[in-house]
Amino acid sequence: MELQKVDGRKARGEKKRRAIVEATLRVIEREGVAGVTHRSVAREAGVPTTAPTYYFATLDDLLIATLLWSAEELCDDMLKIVASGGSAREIARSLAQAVNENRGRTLAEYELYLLAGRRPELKPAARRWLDRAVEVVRPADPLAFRAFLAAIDGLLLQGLIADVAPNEDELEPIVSFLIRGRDDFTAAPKEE
Amino acid sequence: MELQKVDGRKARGEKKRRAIVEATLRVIEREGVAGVTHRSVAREAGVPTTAPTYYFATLDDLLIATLLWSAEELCDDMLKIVASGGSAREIARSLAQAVNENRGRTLAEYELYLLAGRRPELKPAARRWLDRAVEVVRPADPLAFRAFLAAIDGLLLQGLIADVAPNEDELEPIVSFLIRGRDDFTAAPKEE
DNA sequence: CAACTATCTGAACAAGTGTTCCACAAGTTT
DNA sequence: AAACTTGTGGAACACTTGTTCAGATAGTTG
Repeated sequence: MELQKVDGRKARGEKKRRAIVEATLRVIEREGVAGVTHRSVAREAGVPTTAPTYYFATLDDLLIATLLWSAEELCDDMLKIVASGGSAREIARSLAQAVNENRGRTLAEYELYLLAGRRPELKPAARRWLDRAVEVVRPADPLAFRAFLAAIDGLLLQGLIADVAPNEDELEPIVSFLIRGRDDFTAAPKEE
Repeated sequence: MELQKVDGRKARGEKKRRAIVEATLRVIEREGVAGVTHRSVAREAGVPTTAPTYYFATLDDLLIATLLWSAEELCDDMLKIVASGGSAREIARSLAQAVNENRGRTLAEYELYLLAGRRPELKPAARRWLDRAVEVVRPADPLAFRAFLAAIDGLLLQGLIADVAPNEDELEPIVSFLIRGRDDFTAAPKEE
């Protein structure tokens, strides 16, 4: 146990650091990347104005750290959609949830996409869920699967700009159509 | 011709107004919505700093005017993709162009999408091309067509965050897969 | 040419920004 | 307890932002 003695200061610091990142994500969900400033984040996190600067060299670092971190969660969410039990119903339900209850988070994800379009360093994080989906599902027909993944992004995106976000029942038949011939790519599923 | 006498001043004004909007779009393509300021737009358009404020009450108005205007062009681009001759090859070529040569413009479109997600007033403009596509193609199987449209958005978006943007040859088989059973929705095409 | 009007613009301002700096508090080690 | 490291936060800075405004300019009309 001698080596495991942790510095209480660093422990608290790391905790605060995480709190700041989480606050940043909340700001992004609520107001978009544009709303992220040292002050808005500090206010959201309940810390002094200079705290974010202390933990992150620059505002950009904070933004990138937040998006990289959120990408992990988003990856999980997306995999849950892609491999959620498998039935069209369940996939449709997950999609409906993403554009309704989790609207803010879904918007945040596409903020990440867009930023990745302009900042190469974010690209791997943005497309992580795509790579992981292929790894997990191991589709026999990669083409069909890529089309399916593309359609998911499209459905979410279009769901966000609809007058009223689509619900489970509206999405189900479309998903159903997309995974007709589902055996093509779920022939060799694989848990890891 | 008496009534048609135009005020030369107003004419020039309207021209300048358009020039400012076009400059704004260029800024968005290059740096994203975040890069749009009165000053950056003015610099791009080669007009004094206060010109944009003169023509648009607020910066937000300028941004919205630009996105609404660009939506028209984007709508045309998208329709060209959806109804480009019809072969998978041609659709794939249009898609490849969008994520390569026209990368900036495509990014701008998704900036519009994202902003529309947070500003209801932009929603109609953002999904205009979807509505128009349905009008023009008049698909017999709307479900299949909606899936196809969703996949297009997904392919473009994912093309933007790829390490190297996909080319025509990579996209063609995916598109091909998507429009197998194409007769389903192109049964009753319609020029307008 | 003079009166008028619409268009234009440079200077200026208040507000908000990222970031620096420094004194100090808290925790750890010797 | 003394020396140290790490975390903390308020004040202040240089800078950019959106917007205002008074006056200049240019086009139209009598």
